[in-house]
Amino acid sequence: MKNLFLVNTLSHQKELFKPINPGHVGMYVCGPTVYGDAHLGHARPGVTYDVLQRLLRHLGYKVRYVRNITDVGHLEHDADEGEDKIAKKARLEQLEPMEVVQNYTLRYHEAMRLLNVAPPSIEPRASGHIVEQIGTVQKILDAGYAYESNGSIYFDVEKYNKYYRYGILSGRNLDDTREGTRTLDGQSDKKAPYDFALWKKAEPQHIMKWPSPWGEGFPGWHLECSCMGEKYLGHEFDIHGGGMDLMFPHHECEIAQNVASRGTQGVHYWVHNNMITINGQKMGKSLGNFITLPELFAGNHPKLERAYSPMTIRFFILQAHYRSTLDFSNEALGAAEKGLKRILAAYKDLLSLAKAQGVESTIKGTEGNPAPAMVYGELIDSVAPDAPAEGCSPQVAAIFEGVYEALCDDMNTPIALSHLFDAVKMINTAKEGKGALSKADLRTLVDLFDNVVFGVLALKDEASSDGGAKEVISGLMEMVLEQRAEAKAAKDWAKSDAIRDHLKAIGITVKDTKNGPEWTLE
RNA sequence: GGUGCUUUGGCCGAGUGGUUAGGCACAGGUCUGCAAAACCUGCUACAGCGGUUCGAUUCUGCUAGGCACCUCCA
Repeated sequence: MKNLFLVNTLSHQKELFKPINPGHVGMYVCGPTVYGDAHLGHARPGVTYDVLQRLLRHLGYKVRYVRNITDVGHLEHDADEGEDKIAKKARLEQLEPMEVVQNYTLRYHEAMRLLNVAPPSIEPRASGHIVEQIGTVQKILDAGYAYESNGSIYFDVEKYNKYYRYGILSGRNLDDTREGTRTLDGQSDKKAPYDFALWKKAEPQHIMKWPSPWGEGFPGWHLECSCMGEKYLGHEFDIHGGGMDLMFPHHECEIAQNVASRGTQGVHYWVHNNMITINGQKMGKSLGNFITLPELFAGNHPKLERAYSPMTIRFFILQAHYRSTLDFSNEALGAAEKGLKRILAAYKDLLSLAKAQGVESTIKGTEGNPAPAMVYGELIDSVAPDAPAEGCSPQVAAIFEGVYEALCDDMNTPIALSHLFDAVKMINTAKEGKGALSKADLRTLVDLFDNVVFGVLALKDEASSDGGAKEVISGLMEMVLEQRAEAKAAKDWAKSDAIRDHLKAIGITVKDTKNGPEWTLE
C-alpha cells in the first residue's frame, strides 16, 4: 500500500497518514447548513473530500465517511441573542422548518450528484441527534466544564483552559481571544464573552425546540459534530475535514467539547480546505458575493458570461491545491473547460489505440465514460497498482509514478493533472503516428486513466452519458456523414460545409481527420 | 488591535537553493478543399530593498500590497 501524506492542521506539518485501525479509515466532514442553495464555495469541500475518500479507497482502505447536514442549532449573528437560521428562513418563507430543510437538502444532494461527488457512508442530521447532544451536554456539566445560566448551558472556556489548551488547533491562546472578542451590547447570560452555548433556551415563540433537563431549547452549533462524530466513528477517529473558516471557533470548540466530555481530542488528522474567492475576496453568504451551483450550471447570474457544466467546476477545483485559495473568473472556468475537454478527448483516442493492440478498459461502465458507480463501496473497482505494467517505457512509468506520488503528497491534484497532460501529449502524438505506444504502455495508461481520472478525480464525460438516445444519434450521424462524404467526393464544398455548419448549430462538432470524420456532441 | 497566511509570466495555478511545472490565451509553422483538432516552435515569471550563500524565485530581515480568522460562513 502506498504511503499517504496529509498536512495536519494540528501540527501544521505534512504527516504520514497512519490509521488507528490498519486498513480502516474513519472520516468526518462538516457538511452544509441547509437554509439556502449551495454555492461555489460549497463545491470545494464537496469535491476535495470526495477525492480524499476515493483516494483512500483506491489505496486499499475501507472507509467510513460521515458528512453531516446541519438542520438546527445554527445561530445567527451571535451565540447570545441569535436566532436559529433554519427557523428564521422558515418564518420568512412561511414554511415548517423541516420543509426548508428537506427542500435544500434535496437540492444540495442534486448539486453534489451533478458534481459527481459520491454520497457519504452516513449523512446524519443534527435534529436527529438531540438525545445524544443532551447526553454530551450532561457529561460536560458533570465534568465541571459548563454552567447553567438562565436556562441555557455554556461551556466554561476559562476553566477548560486552566487544564487544557483552548486554541490548540487554530494556534491562538486565550489572551488573544480575550482581546479580540467584542463586547456585546445587551445583557448576556455568559460569564465570559468567549464562552459558547452548548444548549440554548428557547423563547416561547421559537419554533424549533426540544425538551431537555434544563427546559425547552435547542443545541448549540458546535455540539452536533462532536456527538455525531463520536456516535458513528468512535471516541477517536482518523480524519476530520472542513473549510478553513470553520477552524475557529467551530473546530476549536469541538475539540474542547470532546476533551471535556470524553477525555480525548478525538481526531488524529485535521484537514482544512481553503476558500474560493471572487475578485480576491472570499465567496461567502455574509458578503453576498456568492454564485450558487444551480446558477453556475444554468449561467444565470450577472457575474457569469455563460453556463459552466458541473464537470468544468470539478476540474476547476482540482486544478488548484485544496489548501490554496482559488479565484473565480469566467476566464479561469473557460480554461478549465478546455483542459478537461482535452483530457477526455485523449482518453477516447487512448481507448481506440489500445483496442487496436488488444488492450481494453477493465472498468465497468459505458465506453468512453466509465464514471464509477455512486454506490457506497463501489466507487473504485481496483486498488492502486504498485507499479506500471511490466515492460512499459520509462516515460510512461514516470507518468505513472508522478501521478501517484502527487496524489499521495497531500492530495496534490494539480501536479497529478500536469502528469496526466504529459500522457495526453503522448497519446496525441501516437495518434498522429509520430510515436508508438507499446502494449504495456497502453495497458498502463488505460489503467491510469480509469483509476485516477475517472476513479479518484472522478471526472466524467458529460456529453456521452445519455444512455439510449446515444445509439439513435450514432445511427443518424452515420447517415448524415455519409451524405457529406458523397458531397465531398463530388467536391461540392458548399453542401459539405452546409451540413457541417448545420450540425454545429445543433451542438455537434464534426472534424475531418486522416481516418475519416469524427464527431462530438456539445 | 490580536493571530496566521499570501504576493509567480496576458489569465488560472504548481514547485524548487543551481536544471521545462501544467492548463488557458497569444504568435509562427506542419497537416487540411476549407474549418476544427492535433503536432512542432516561440513567449521563460517569481512584489520592492537588504542579508546568508559559489549561487535565491526558493532561506532570512525590513518595506509595501492582498487575504483569512478573531461574529454566522465550506
